[in-house]
Amino acid sequence: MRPLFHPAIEDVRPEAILHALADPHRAAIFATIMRAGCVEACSALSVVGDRVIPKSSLSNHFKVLREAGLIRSERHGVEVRNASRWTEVEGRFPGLLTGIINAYAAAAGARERERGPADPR
Amino acid sequence: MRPLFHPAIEDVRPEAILHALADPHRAAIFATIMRAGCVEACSALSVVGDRVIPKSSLSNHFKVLREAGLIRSERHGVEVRNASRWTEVEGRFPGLLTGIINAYAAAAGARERERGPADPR
DNA sequence: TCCGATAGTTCCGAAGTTCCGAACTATGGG
DNA sequence: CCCATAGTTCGGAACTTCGGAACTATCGGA
Repeated sequence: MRPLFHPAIEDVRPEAILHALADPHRAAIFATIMRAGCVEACSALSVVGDRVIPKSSLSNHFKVLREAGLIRSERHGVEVRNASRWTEVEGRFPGLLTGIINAYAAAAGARERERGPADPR
Repeated sequence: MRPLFHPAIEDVRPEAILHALADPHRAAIFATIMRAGCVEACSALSVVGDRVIPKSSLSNHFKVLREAGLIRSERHGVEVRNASRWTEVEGRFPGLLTGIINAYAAAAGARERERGPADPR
């Protein structure tokens, strides 16, 4: 299998990043990769929120994130490990990812607050 | 014609904003509305970059921006005036719009620099 | 070496979205 | 009342996304 394609940081385009993160599933996946010490196998993420994502869709989500320049994926034996390219992207587009991740967090917080603070999600 | 629909600021979802601004045309339109003292008629924007956008597409772009909560449009006689909802959105999702607009500006700057600094675009 | 299990990728059809020309609607002026 | 202007809606072609089934790569064990 050929090595997975990753754009150089100077070829990363804002519209690709916004498009990648405009999907809440992908945004959740990306947030998880970041939080999880920056390495995460694909299969560990097959449940996002309360929804099971089929393998083929997941694979595609990772491809979109990868080609947008947001993550770096490499094969380790039978599994693929994903690291976020946060610092690179932050260096090129300061404040972009922070703003996006915070926005999703704020929206999730607001949703939780209005449907009862005991919601375990 | 019924009044144009605008979401309340607390109903604005980050994915809608990202989706709206993931299109470089729409991002350019939004950036222009902001720079232009926050009011701009639709037709003033029929040329974005070096590309002429058909009326129907433009109308649709405005609708997407409006329903994402990014602009407020109101009829003034025969024309529609558009104001950016920057401060509202900034209050709800701090840093989001700034990060996005800066990212596009950075990308445009880089493109210009590499194809010759005399590029008038 | 061969086999089975595991982890992902590719393929492809159905469903959904976007684009844009043409027809339509609303408003103001003469 | 009619025309011009500014936008919206309609509809079909082109593109994108989703997800099941089939495929591929790698590891561990016999």
